[in-house]
This record gives sequence, structure tokens and C-alpha cells, in this order.
Amino acid sequence: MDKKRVRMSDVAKAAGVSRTTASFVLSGKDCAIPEVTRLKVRKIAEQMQYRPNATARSLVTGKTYRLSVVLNLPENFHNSFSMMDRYFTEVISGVQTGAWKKGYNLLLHTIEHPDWQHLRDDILSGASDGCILIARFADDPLTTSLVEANFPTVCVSYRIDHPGCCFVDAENRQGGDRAMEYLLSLGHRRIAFLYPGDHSSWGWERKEGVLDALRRASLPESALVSYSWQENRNPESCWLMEVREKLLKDPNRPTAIICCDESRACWFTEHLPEAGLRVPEDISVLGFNSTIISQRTTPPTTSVAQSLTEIGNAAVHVLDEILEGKLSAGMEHRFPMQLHIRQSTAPPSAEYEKKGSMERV
Amino acid sequence: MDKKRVRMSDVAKAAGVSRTTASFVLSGKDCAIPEVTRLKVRKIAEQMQYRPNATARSLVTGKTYRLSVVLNLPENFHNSFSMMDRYFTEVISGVQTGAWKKGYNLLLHTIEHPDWQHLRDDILSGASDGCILIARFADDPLTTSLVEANFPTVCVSYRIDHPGCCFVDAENRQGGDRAMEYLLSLGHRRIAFLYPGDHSSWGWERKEGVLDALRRASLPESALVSYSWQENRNPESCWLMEVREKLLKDPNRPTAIICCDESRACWFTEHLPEAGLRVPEDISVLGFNSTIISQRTTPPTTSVAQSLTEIGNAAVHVLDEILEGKLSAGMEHRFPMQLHIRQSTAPPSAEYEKKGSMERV
DNA sequence: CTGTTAGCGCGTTCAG
DNA sequence: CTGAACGCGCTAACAG
Repeated sequence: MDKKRVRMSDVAKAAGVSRTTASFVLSGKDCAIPEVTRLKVRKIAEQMQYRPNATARSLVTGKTYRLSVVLNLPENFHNSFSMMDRYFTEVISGVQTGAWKKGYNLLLHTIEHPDWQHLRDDILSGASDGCILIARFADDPLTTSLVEANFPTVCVSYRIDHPGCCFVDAENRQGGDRAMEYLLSLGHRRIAFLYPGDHSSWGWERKEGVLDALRRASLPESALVSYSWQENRNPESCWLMEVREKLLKDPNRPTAIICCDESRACWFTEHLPEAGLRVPEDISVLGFNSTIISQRTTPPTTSVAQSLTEIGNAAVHVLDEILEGKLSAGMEHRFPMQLHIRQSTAPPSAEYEKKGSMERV
Repeated sequence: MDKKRVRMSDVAKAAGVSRTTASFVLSGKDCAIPEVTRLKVRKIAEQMQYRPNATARSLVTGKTYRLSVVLNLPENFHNSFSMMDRYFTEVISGVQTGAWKKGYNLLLHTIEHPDWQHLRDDILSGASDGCILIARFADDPLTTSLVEANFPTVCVSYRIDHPGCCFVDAENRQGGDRAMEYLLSLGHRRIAFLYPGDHSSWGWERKEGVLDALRRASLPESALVSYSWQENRNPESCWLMEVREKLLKDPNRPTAIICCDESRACWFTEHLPEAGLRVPEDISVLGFNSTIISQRTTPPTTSVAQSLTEIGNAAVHVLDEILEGKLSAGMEHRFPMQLHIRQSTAPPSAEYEKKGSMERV
């Protein structure tokens, strides 16, 4: 079997010095130890293939140089890993870069079902110095419990209503506003708004932005038809198809859709035509995130972009500052959103426009 | 600041029992401790918000229930994180599922440049029980050094030439064979083969498979024109464009391309037409992996699929068995590959076919 | 069935 | 500058 790992005391003995000395030179402290001894100890350590034991070191220093990362669960439990979603891929990419720059590794907690108490215990076990939670919800008990336990925590793309909550997110309100402003400028006057529901801070914020633009244009809130996928517990496709059915049967059909989720938006871009609604001739589709997914639909989907890698990166920086004690709790970082106009949006067709105006009277 | 965490001894004291007793009931051992004391200790622990310290526990048990994961580096260093590649996304997804089933968390080592010695020390620091290396190369010094250090290690999608090397991969040779067989059956007689080079086990294996099919059809090896991107150190696009140039200028131009990398294959599907080569009319393109990336090019790209999630999942199982001592080193797991025929491949056009036959005489 | 004791490997203080 | 000594929080012998 494995011979025992060589310990620091082994190195010290072999080098003919005390363990203290060995400890000092091997942890690279700037204490006053003669250059000769330093070199000798290092050389012996190298020869003996000495590797410091991270666990023992963590036990005494209280630092692990690891950051916990928790993704949310996909809403349909078909797929076990939200990382399949391009959103997570990009955020994690930014987190990875930030972690590297600050000298952390990432501890990816594996979860398959919403057993948040177990997950909380795992996070609080001391295996990491802090925690980055990604795309969870405003009513998430896990987040609340971590923040209340005073565990260094940063939320990405959402926040909870607690004074100690630190988070990094996009300017969702501004993004929603921009999306709506654009559709209004094209002439749309009846617009469907598809979002997760008000338990999601980004869903809620984007909705507020959309309403801002509506009010600024002096249009009634009834111009917006909201659909929430919050309560939906059926497989994904069902909700999408139900919404499509409702759109088709609506006598006063919206001429545009704003959909807060990228993959759902893309589904509409590609699957409304099957049901007889051409995109963008009969109906415009506007989504969010604007990753490669939106770029590659037919036609490409207009989308409100956020810099996901930048957000992930910032999350690590904020967490690092908390850990360094440079930051008080309750910080908020926001990044702007930007509209990427593609071919899934166009002015409403004359026919629908006319019909719309008549009914508005 | 933070009050000290409550320790097991605090719980024991509060419950009026010894630390041993507390330890036994809190680690859920099946020893004979009266139900009353168990309940009492548990209740006190709950009230005091006791969380076992994973570091201390690991120090004494020698187990962390963490698995190290190391991705390779993207070959162009523009993008810091290979996880942006769909290949990694899917493999990690499988790894995550497997890890969850076996009760492990994942330790994602952050690396930005090829400082493999530092990375090796990090992996050998005892912060994890074993290691999964993904899509590295046959000559990778990191892999060699870990295997030789006898650290529990599983390679995914590659292997090194060492008796102790455990790996999980697809049947690359069979996949290459199948791809070539298919193109030959369409009538292609001159085919370009784009691969990383022979330092990559999958590149080499797929090439062997391609040659198998060629030999079986009694065709000369000269029917295959190989291009390797191994030596290429320029930005990605340059290599792609250079190959495209060479294809264009080839008087005896191949009528089909087999490209071992999915995103490169997709680039050809979409960017050969710009240069005047229609796909598939003038030239067929066949790639690998067959993820959503291949499905969504215009036209969709024919591709040899492998079940990446299954491979990732298997990697964890193999590693777990090694850790449980159920498995000797040097295991190999292979998964079959399957051809997904799409619209980027077709019989060679009559003109090229004729020209090809004349020149073959 | 419970308490006592000895480490796990390392960081750090405090006399020599 | 070094060695002895203590403690991080917990597990697991070994006695009582």
C-alpha cells in the first residue's frame, strides 16, 4: 500500500533542524533564518517529495483557500445539472477566473434535489472560506440561513431581503426598460411578458423596468400580459406549449413577447412558426442574456445582454474583500445591460397593428 | 466579530456526557448507546447549532469526500476556461451526477497557465481523496506525475502510456472507422483528416480507425490528407483559415473533411461556403461529439457522438472503486460511438467525382 | 455503556 | 536562532 506521506517533522529531522525551523522556511515566512539553512531545508524537502498537508494547515489557520459554489436546480428535474445551461457556464467561467486571480480553488457542492438543510450543513462544515450562490430565489431558505449564520456569502443574479445580503447582479430594471422601450419604438402596443414570477428578484426587477417604459410612454399597464412559470411543475415543454396555445387563441393577441429566460425565448423564436405565427412578421420575440444560444436561432433572437463572466468575476472579488475584512456586509454590485438587436424583432404587421388600434379605442 | 463556532465538546458538556459519547451519536455510529442519550445529545446539538468541523474530521480520518477535477487548458489562451466548451460542460455534468450519487463534492482546481508543478502540489495537498483529469494529452507531465505518485487518478477522454493509468473514454477507433466507412459508402475517395496530432490519444485512435476503414476498402492511405493543429500556436482562426486556403488551392481537392474537434468542424460547415465551397454539394463535413453545437449549424453537421455525461459519470464510479480498494490500477472503460447523420454530408458532386476518378487512374 | 487518553500534521508562542 | 509545548476539533483505541 501507500507508504505514509512524509511529514514536516520528517523533513526537519532529515535536515537536522527543528520542526519550527522547517515550518518557518517551508511556509515561506520572512523571519530571520540563515540563507544556508533555508536552502538546505528546501532541498531536503524537495528530495523527500514533501507536500504540506492542506487539511492540517487549515485546521490551525482556519483558512482553506476554497470557495463554495452552489448552483440552483434546473426547474425541470430532467437534467441533473444546471451547468448545462449556458448562463451557468458563463458565470462559472468568470468565477473561475476570479478565483484563480485571488488564489482560491472552487468547491462545487453536488446536489440533486432540494435538500437545502443538508446542503447548508455541508457549506457550514468549514470546508470552504465562503460561498457563492448562483441564480437562486428571493425566498430561498438556504440563502437566508447562510446569511443569518453570518457565513461569508455572495449571491449572484438574485438577492434576498436581508440587510446582510451581498449580491452581484445586472441592472435588471434598466434592462427591462430598454427592452420595452425598443419594442414600443417599433410600434408594438400589446406585449406578452414571460417571467419566473415575483419570487425571483430578476424577474420582478425586469418587470418593473418594463412597466417604467410603459408608463413613460403613457400607456396603460394592461398593454402588458404577464405569464409566470413559477407555479408550473410540469415538464418544460408543457408550459411553453400552453403559453403558445394561449397566444394563438387570444383574440387580442400580443404582437411581441419579452421572455426573461434565454432558452425559453429561443424556443419561441423557433417554435411559434410551427403554430402559424411567423417570427418576426406576425410576432416579435425578445429574450435575455444574448449568449451564443440567442445568436444561433433561426432567425437570431434579439436579446438583452449582461456580462455574465464579469458578474462571476466580481462575485469572487466581493467575497474576497469580505474575507479580508475590507468590506461590510450588505454590498451590492450592479452591471449594466445592453440590448442586442437581431432578426426576431420587427414592427408589428399592419394588420395586427390596425386590429390592435381598433380594440384599444 | 464571529463568536467561536460551537465544538463537539461544548455540546457534550451541555448535554452532560463525554466527548466520546457525543462523537458516537453525532457521527451516527451504530454503537450501543441508549436511545435517550442519543436523542438528548442530538437535541442539544440542534439547539446549539452545532456543525461538525469537516477539516478536523478529515485530518483524523484521512478522508475528505472531495474529488479534484482538472480541466485542460484551451489551446488558445484567449478564453481562460475550457468549460465554455460544450464538451466540458457535458462531461462535468456527468461527473457532478456521479459525485452526488457517491457522496462526493467536487474540488475544481483553478489554473490559468500551464504551471503544472504548482497544480500537482495543490492536488497532492490532501484537499481531496482523488482526482479526475479531463481531456489532457498523452504526454502530459501532470498526469504522469500523479500516477507515479500513486495518487488515485482517473483520466477522461485520454490516457497516458503507464501501467497504472486508469481511464474512461469512447471507442475512438471504432468511431473513426464508422465515420470513414460512411464517407466511403457515399462515394468519397479523397478525404481530409483534421486532428490534434499524435500526442493526443483520441486523435491518434480516431486516425487509426479511419485508416482501418480505408484498408478494409482496399484504398491507399494516400486517400487521406492529414492536417494537425498540434504545432499551431496562432490564434484559432488562423489555423482554420490556413486549412481552408490549402483546401481551396489543392488541385486534387478532398471532397470531404473529417474533423476531430466539434467546434472546428462546425466552423468549416459554416465558413467553407464563404470561400466558395458549398456544404455539402462541393464538400462534405463530418465532426465529432454531436452536441447541440453540431445540431445547430447551417446546415446541421454530421457528427460521431459519444455519451459525454455517461463518461463523466463512469469516471467517478471508477475513481470511487479505486478509493474503496475494489479496483486495481490500470482499469479502462470504453463507451461506444455512434454516427449521427445530418445535412453536412452528401455524395461527392459528379464533377469532383469524375475528376477524382481520372486522377486515381 | 461511558470517560480518559492519545494522536492526526501543522502553526505559533516562549524560553533558552 | 532553536527546541519544547500547546492547541486547532475531532476520531478511536483502551480502560473503567
